[in-house]
This record gives sequence, C-alpha cells and structure tokens, in this order.
Amino acid sequence: MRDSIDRHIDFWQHEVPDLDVEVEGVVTRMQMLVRHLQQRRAAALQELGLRSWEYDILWRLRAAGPPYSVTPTALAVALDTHPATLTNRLDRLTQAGLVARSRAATDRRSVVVVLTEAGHRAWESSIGSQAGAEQELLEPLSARERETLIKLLRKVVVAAEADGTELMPSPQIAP
Amino acid sequence: MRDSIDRHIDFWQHEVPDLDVEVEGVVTRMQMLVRHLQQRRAAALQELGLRSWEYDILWRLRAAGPPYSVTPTALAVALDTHPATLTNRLDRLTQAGLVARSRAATDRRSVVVVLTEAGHRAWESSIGSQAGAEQELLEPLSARERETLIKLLRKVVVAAEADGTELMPSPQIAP
DNA sequence: GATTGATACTACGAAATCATAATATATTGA
DNA sequence: TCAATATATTATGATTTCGTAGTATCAATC
Repeated sequence: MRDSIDRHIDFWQHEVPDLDVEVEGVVTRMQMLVRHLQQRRAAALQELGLRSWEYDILWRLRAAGPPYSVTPTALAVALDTHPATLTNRLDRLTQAGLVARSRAATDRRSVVVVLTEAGHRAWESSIGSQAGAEQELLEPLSARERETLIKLLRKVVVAAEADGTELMPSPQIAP
Repeated sequence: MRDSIDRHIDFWQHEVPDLDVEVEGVVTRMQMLVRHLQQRRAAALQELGLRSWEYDILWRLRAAGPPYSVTPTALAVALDTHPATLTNRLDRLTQAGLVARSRAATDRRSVVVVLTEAGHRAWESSIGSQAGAEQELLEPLSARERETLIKLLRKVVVAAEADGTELMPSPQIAP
C-alpha cells in the first residue's frame, strides 16, 4: 500500500538525486500527519466557538494542574508566541471571561493567569473531540504497533534532548 | 530511557484519568519533533538570510519540477496561506528577484510564478542544511528501525487518505 | 454571439502580530 | 539603607496577515 508521500518522494528523488529517501519518508509523514491533525482540530474547535490559540492557552493552564495558574511569560515560552501577542490574547480571553489575571503574591512584578469556572467548562467541552480525533487517526494501528511506534519516536526524542533542552515545555517554572 | 513527553504524560494522566496514554504518546512526540525541526530549520535559514515562508515558496516551485512554475492559487493551497497573503509575499520575493510572475498563455486569468536563476541558487544553497538537520535528527535510528517507522507511519497516512484526500498536496494542478 | 455565472488574482481597509521601549517591582552589593 | 541592575509585564508604533470587494478573463447557456 502506498500513500501520497511515497508518490511525492518518487518524484522528488528524480529532482534531487542525492536525497535520503528514508529520512524524507519519516520526516515528511510526521509533518503531514501533524498538519492534518491541526486542521481537524481547528475545525472541531470552530464548531464549539473556540480558536486554536484559545484552546492552546486553556490547555496549558489545565496542564499546569491545581491551582491552574501560570505566568504570561511561561505561557509565551510554552506556546511559542511573542509576549506582546500573549498580552493581547489574554486581554481577549479575559474579556470572554475564560481566564482572569491577578498579581502574584510572592513576586508582585509577576501576573498569574488563572482558569475561571467558565474557562474550565470551555476546556472540558472541547477536550473530548480533540482526544477523539487523535484516537481516530491512530485507529489503524494495533496496540503492539503503537508501542513500537512510541519506542522509536522516544529514541529520537531522547537523542534530541541529550543536550538538556526539553522538547516538551514544562508547565511550571522553578520558584 | 525516558523523555520529557513521558514525564508530561505521567503528570497529565493524573489530571485526566481517562486519557489514552499510547495515543497521546505518539501524537505528542510527533508534534514536538515537528516543532523542533521547524525551529532548527528557521535558525539555519536565518543564517542564509532566508525566512521560513520564503524557503517554503521556493521549495514548492522546485518541487513542481520543470519548468518550475506554479499558480498563486496552487501555492496558497499547498502552503496553507491566505491568497492575499501570498500576493504580498510574491511581491516581496519578486522584489528580491527570486521569483517572477507572468500571465499564463492558456488561461489569461491565471498568473504563473516561476523560479528565477537567483531563486534556484537560493534554494540550492539552503537545501543542504535542511536535509542535514533532518538526517541529524534521525541519526539515532538504524536503517531497520527507520524502515519500521516508515511502515507504521505509512499505515496511518494510508488510512487518513482513505477518503481520497491527499495529505501531501500535489505540486501540479490538473489542466 | 451575447449574457450570465464562475474563476484567478489583487487592492484596500481592518485586525493581529511583532519589535522595541517604558513602567513597576525585585534583587544584589556596597 | 540605598543605588544599580535585573526581571515581568504592558504600551506603542510598524509590519504582516486577513477578509472583502473589485477587475479581468473564461465557460456555459440561450
């Protein structure tokens, strides 16, 4: 069974003879699958009246665990957005009542962003469809195949993290 | 050996008990690896004086094969950008002398964007570092492991494409 | 062959994002 | 304690992207 990436590589190999077909086969498929998932995610969220970046922020706050509060700086780093952009987005989320800002007690320079009750509900209502789309995508793989896939991907991630940087940004900042 | 995604999932599982750990383990690692690669790619390109979107357009034109020309609409679809955004970017690439626009002979509503000589050179000069970063990332995997990985990913892609849509946008448009 | 509708691109104004500087608070070291 | 430096966030203006409408061309129908 062949897919569109196989066809692409066949052609591309002809254009660029010294291409590493295996590397390209892995990287391109990961890129396309991630893109596909993003698009489906955006579509599912839109039906719930949420934008991708809104969900991302709610998700980050939820992932921080109780008391579900994170500083704007930590959010900006984790979400790969400009601090000023985050200020704007937090303004709008606050306007919508999904998050609230308050000065940190320990360091009054800092602000902590916290999920409101409505924010929790918004996240709860969307997580189901998100998880569903991901499960659906991996449906064709057996439990054993998923384990193998995880093992191989972990090997790559571990090597990429050998220099100490973490690919997955940690939710909390050291106090 | 454990990675940052393992640690993340441990924590997350505690927050959301009915989480599918395997699905999350696959999806999150793919997302983080793609993100990591994008960041490295952007950094490498910056040293060559290119932005990511500039490379993307050059790449798309190159991938079309001779005569290396694509319509703006096809580019916008393939690159997932707004048509008006593409107009702006093509203006700037034209200004920089990397691409040129001309009216299509067959359909004079259409414009074809074509790689200039300088555009070809710019792409040539950057493809090496791009391929290098990808190879470096997959370094830890043996040839056998890469094949296994491709086989598993292909299985997922084939299923996702079962409805006829292709995850990899084709470079050419049917006449 | 004229008319109606569809398509391809671009111009224009609105919105979002970014880079930079400014403000307020902490921290450090004399 | 006080000055000097560092940090966290936000305000401001410039750039980029987006949504919509306009212009030109093609296709289909009468």
